[in-house]
Amino acid sequence: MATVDILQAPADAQAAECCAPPVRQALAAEGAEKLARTLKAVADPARLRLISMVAAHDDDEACVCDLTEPLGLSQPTVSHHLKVLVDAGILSREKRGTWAYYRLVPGALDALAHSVATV
Amino acid sequence: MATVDILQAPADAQAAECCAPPVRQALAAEGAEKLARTLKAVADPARLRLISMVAAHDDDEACVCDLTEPLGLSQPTVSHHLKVLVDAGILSREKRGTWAYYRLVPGALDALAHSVATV
DNA sequence: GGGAGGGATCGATGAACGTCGATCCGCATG
DNA sequence: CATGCGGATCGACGTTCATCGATCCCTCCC
Repeated sequence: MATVDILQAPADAQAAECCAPPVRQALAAEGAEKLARTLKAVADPARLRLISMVAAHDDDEACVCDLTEPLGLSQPTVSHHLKVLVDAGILSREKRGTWAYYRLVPGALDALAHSVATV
Repeated sequence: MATVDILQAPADAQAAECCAPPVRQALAAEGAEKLARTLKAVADPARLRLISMVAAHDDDEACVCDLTEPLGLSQPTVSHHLKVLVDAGILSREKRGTWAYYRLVPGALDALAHSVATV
């Protein structure tokens, strides 16, 4: 399930307005847990490279067969990493015929980056 | 050792110019490893809350005694998390007399967020 | 100098994670 | 219908990590 949507409102206190709450509010335990879950999904060399390779691919989508060999990892491992990224809401999966195509969820990385910058 | 400085040049290819390389370059293995190391340091609920609490504290600095109790973790654990963040270049430590004060490294989180957004 | 308190380090323990081989599922083609 | 191939799932194994209690170091103050 996509967890990125939550990232745009890390602290409940500042969910109403856009920016600049009067006093910096410490991150609540619940928000920290959710943000950490998404960051953990990205905090892996193989998964970072997968994200990058999908983004750099033509038409912004790639199938597993394109990703296995340049990564130097086995097909089950790549499939596992992709599943983690999909569950985190970073990538989306679409199966067309024999192949499964992965692409970046628009805005997901930007939302995550914004959450990191405003922790 | 601070690893944040590297984050501003995730892919060696685009280190020379500022923005918009002609074709999106896939993240190299080495860059992915470094970025993942820094992200791993941040991808923990306790450490995210520590960062937030330090940032929200008066004068942007806090000593361990201020952080242990609201976090609900033991003093050695908090000390360990702070060390991880210092080693990652997110926080800086300064010992003044009896107490040790931690503060955010200026721009560290922004650099990390930028690296996430441009993977 | 001796006691007290803030913090860092050490060693152990249990849980989470990355990786793989083997297997299973689904779709396309002869 | 049988075969082949892309991909997901399963089970296992070794490593990493978060956490703690115990201990040690350092600074302050009596």
